[in-house]
Amino acid sequence: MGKQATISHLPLGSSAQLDLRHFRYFIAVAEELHFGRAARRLHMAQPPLSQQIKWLEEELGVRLLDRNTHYVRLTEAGAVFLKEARRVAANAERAVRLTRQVGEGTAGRLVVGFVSQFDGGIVSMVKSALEREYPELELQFTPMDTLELVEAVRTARVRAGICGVPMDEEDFTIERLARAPLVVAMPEGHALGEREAIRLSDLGSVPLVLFPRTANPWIYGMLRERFAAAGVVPRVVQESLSPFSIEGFVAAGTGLSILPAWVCSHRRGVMYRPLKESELPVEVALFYLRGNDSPVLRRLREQLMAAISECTVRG
Amino acid sequence: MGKQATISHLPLGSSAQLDLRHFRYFIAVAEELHFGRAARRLHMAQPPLSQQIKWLEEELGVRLLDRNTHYVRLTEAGAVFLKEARRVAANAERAVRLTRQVGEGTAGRLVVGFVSQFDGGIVSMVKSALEREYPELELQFTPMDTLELVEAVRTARVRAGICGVPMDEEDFTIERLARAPLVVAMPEGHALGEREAIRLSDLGSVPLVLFPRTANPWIYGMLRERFAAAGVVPRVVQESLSPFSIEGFVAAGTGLSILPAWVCSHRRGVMYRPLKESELPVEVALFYLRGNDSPVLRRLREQLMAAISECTVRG
DNA sequence: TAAAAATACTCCATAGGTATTTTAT
DNA sequence: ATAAAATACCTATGGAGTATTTTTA
Repeated sequence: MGKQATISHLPLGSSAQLDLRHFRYFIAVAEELHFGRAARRLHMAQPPLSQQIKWLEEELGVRLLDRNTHYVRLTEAGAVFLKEARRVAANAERAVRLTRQVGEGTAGRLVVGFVSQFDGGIVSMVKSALEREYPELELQFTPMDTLELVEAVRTARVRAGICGVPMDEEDFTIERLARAPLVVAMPEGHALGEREAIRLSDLGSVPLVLFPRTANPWIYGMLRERFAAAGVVPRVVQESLSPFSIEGFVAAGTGLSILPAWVCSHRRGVMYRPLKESELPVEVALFYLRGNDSPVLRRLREQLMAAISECTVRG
Repeated sequence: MGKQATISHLPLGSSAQLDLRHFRYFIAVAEELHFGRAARRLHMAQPPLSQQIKWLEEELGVRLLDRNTHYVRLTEAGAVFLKEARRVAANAERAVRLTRQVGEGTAGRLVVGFVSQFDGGIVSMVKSALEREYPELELQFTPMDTLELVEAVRTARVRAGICGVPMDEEDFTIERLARAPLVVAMPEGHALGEREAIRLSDLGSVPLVLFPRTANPWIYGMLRERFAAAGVVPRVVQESLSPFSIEGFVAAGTGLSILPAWVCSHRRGVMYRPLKESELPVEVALFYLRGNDSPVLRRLREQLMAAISECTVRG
């Protein structure tokens, strides 16, 4: 009953194993219907080919080829085996191709969350560009709001998220995609338009239309801190989650707003001035659970950055 | 430029080829997530398994397993390769199984012609019995009349045919399935019913209801010859292709008939007496082009004979 | 430090080579 | 008679073995 220390050369029944080689060889012979030509096509000599086919027939217990010196024909079983062998060979190739593609991020499925309010169309652009170039790639972008997104990434409901940082999360990998200056939006003809750039301290008594805390708590918090540092209590008269809606309020004279440059629509009736506090970074990032990196993610990140720089150049 | 006389040892780039072995090994490791256990499951030592996996990863150019001494995990590419590898392995097994089954006649597709007028249900019985037992087997029985059937077998429109013999065809293989005596059908109470058996010479002046020549030219011809040999000119008053219809005429008193025993319905109003000329063989056979034999055909023949003897015993 | 994967090396089974024989039209 | 598959025999690649080292949680 003692456990055998080593395995050591057990004499197996039929020794050799069926291998892809046998499928490849059989396909060649069945297609050429000539051992010599098939051997040439396989870059090998005829005798070992004959032997392998013979071995295959013995292994299957079925004659696959009806042959003599003057013809080679498929038997019924041979025809079936040819069909199946082609399937096996094709599947094997597909396995290799797909796996390599996943390795270089051009195949696979990826679910990413994004905050659709702040997306100006880049997400759809990236999705269609990638899926057009790599048909084996499937991207799913799920719209969510910022806090929901962070939770979804943490619980792996989505593999990654795209939203504004700074983010104070411990176990996320955060890959910065773009940095945008904050600008002050004001109705055309507003007095502050005279200045080249605006300071937070200039906004002390001005009515403001801002994103609510939930839109992005970190940016919200950072802005509040900077207001406090400038010795100003901001007067928020209206909140809205939608940049477009906010610009509506600005144009209507409800108040001024502070927006990341990339969401500005440049609509009539609104003008923009840079915010002097240029050290206020508002960045967009791709983030995911530490260790959850993958070639597909890297491919997505590249494409996102390319698309963003494209927009920046054109815009 | 001269053609190389021998192939001889060209040093290939990456020497070894991808083989089913690699798929099998990877599946084992991916399922166990432990090289040692996987090796045990594969009845081999751990080091060569590690080597083969390493070779596979190098061949694919992708890391499939994220591993160290304390864990083994699938990478994204590894998960994809596992799925594909399982498909390949399953297809390979299926190829072997299906081919073996074709070899023993329990898989494949077979188109057979039969003369439905003379089929008492045996064909459907055999079809359903075989297809129930062997799900990979597909039988198609095509109804045709006798001459059409012979032509269809000759031109390979169908692989085989079932009909009555003798048949004077040169290049058919003809496998007798059953022999049935000819019986004389007469209306109940007919004078000839007094006799134990009927001679053709008894039928000289009797009105007859017979199959037309087209139903089966060989049996028709043989019967004519025997009538002639008996010095009788048969008086055919009605012809019909359907045994059931013929028995209708017999019951109605139109005439007597000569039928193979197996098509007798034993309906009320008709009685049967054996034909004395017992050396008149009417046989049913399976026939096909010489050389077109196959395990499936043999399986069909066995099943047909079993079904026929079953019917004979019960009837 | 202990368990597991990786490395180092050895060996023989077998795929594949060449030369030759058999076979079927 | 000839072309092609089968057989005989040989070689050497590489898959799989054992022993050992490296690694990391």
